[in-house]
Amino acid sequence: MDKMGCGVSNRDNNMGQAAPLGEDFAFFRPHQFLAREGEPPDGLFHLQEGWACRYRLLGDGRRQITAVYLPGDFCEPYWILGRLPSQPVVALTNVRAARMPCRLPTGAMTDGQKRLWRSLGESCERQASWLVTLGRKTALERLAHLLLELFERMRRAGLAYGQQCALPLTQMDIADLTGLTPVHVNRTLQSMRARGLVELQAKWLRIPDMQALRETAVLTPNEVLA
Amino acid sequence: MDKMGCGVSNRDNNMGQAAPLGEDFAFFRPHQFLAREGEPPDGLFHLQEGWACRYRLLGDGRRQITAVYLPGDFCEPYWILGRLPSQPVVALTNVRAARMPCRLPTGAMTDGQKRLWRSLGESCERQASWLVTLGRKTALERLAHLLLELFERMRRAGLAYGQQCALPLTQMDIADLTGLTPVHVNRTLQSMRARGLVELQAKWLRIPDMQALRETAVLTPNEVLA
DNA sequence: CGCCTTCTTGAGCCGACTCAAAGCTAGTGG
DNA sequence: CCACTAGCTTTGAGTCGGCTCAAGAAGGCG
Repeated sequence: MDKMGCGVSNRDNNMGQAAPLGEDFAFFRPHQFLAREGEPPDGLFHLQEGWACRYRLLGDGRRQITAVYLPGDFCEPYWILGRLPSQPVVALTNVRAARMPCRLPTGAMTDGQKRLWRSLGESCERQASWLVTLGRKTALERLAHLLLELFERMRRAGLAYGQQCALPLTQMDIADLTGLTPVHVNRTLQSMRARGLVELQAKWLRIPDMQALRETAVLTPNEVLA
Repeated sequence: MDKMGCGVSNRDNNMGQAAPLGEDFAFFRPHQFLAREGEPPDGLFHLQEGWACRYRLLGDGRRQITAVYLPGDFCEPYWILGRLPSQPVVALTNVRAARMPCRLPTGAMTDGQKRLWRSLGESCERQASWLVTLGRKTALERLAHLLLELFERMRRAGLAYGQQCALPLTQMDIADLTGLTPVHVNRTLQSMRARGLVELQAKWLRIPDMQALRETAVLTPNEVLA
C-alpha cells in the first residue's frame, strides 16, 4: 500500500511552472509502487532521479528482482506492448519521473520514440543476458556482472565520477538480483574486495580495475554493457 | 557452420507454387543456424513446423538456452527493434518457416502486425518469468515450469492431443534450459515420474495431473501460460 | 552389425544455503 | 548529547542440493 498517497501529481499543482504539453511528473518514496501486478500503470515513467525495480515474490517469501531502473531509463518499455504488468515495480529510493502516455506510438518516428524503442531493445537484451547469468554463473561471476552493468549504465546516464558511482542497494537487494542469499553476497563481496576487484560501502561503488572485473564477469564482447 | 547450405530459398524455386506476395520460405536441419551472433538475420521467421532455440555459450563450455521457438512462434520478435542478434538461434529439429521482412512495421495495424506485437510482449514476459525460475527455484520447480510452459504453448498451437504433446528435446537441452546438469535433470525427472507428475519418454510428454504439476511449478496465477 | 548419441546409475564432493548471534550505522526522541 | 531502535552488515558452524567424474545400458541409424 502507498503510505504517502498516490505519488502522481501534475507539476503545475506544486511547482508553479508550465510543464511541457501533455507531460506531468510523479514522485515516489522508497517502497512505493510505480505499478502493481495486473493493474494498468498510471503511465510510462521516464525516470529523472532515483532507482526502482521490478520483482516477483513467491508464496514462501523468496524474491527475485527482474529489472532495475536507473535515472534516464523508461519504466517500463514493455508496457507499451499493451499487456498489464505481470510483475510489480517499486521505488528503491526517492524517485522523480516524467509521466507519459502508455501506448504504442504510431505515425512519424520522433526522437523520443526512437529512444523508447531502443530502450525496449536494450531491456530485452539485458534480460537475455541475465538468463545466462542466473542459469549458469557462479556467485562471483554474478556479482561482477551486476556491478559492472550498474556502473556502466550509471556512466552512460552521466552519473559516474571517474571509476565510481552511487549504488543505493542493500546487500539483500543485491542478493535478490543475483539469485543468492544475503549472507553469501556478503562473503563474496568481501573476497572481491580482498582481490581488489571492487570497493563497495556506504552505498558507493568503486571499480579500481575495470578490466579485471570484466574478466571476472565472463561476459561476451558485445554484451549490452559493451 | 551450416552443413547443408544456406537454408533459405524462394518457394517458387522448389515447390512450383505461387508464394504469397513478398513472402518466401526457409528450411533448416537440426543444428543449422537461423541467426548468428552479431550478424543481421536473413529475415523474421514465422515457424510453421519444428523447434528452434536461442542460447549463449560461455568460454568454458557452459551453455544456457534463453528461448525456445515452437510452431506458430515468431523468431525472433526482438529483431524488429533494430539491434543485431546478441545470441545465436539454431534449429533443434527440421524447421519450416515463412520468411518476412525484419523491420519495425509502420502505418496501419494489420492483424499480422498485432500478432507480432503480442508475440513480442509474450516473449518479454516469458523471459521475466524465467529470471524468477532460474534465480530462485529448485530443480523440481524448474522442470515443472518448463514442461508446463512447453505443453501449454503446444496446446495453443493446436499441437497437443489430450494431455500429451511432442517434446523433441534431449535431457541435455532440458538441462541447458533450466540451468541444471543433465545428470540432475535425469534424476529429477525420475522422481517426477515416480510421483505421477509427468511421463516423458521417446520425445513425447504426457501430463497426467495438470493441477499437481501447476502447484509444483509455483507459478503466479497470471503467469504467461495462464 | 557397429557406432554414436542419449539415458541411467553410483559415489564422493563442494558451493551456496540455513540458522543463529553479534556488531554496526543512522535516525529518533528525550 | 546520549539512549534506544530498526535495519543492515558481518561472522561462525553445520547442512544439503546439485555438481563432478566415471562407467555401463539402451536406443537409433547407416
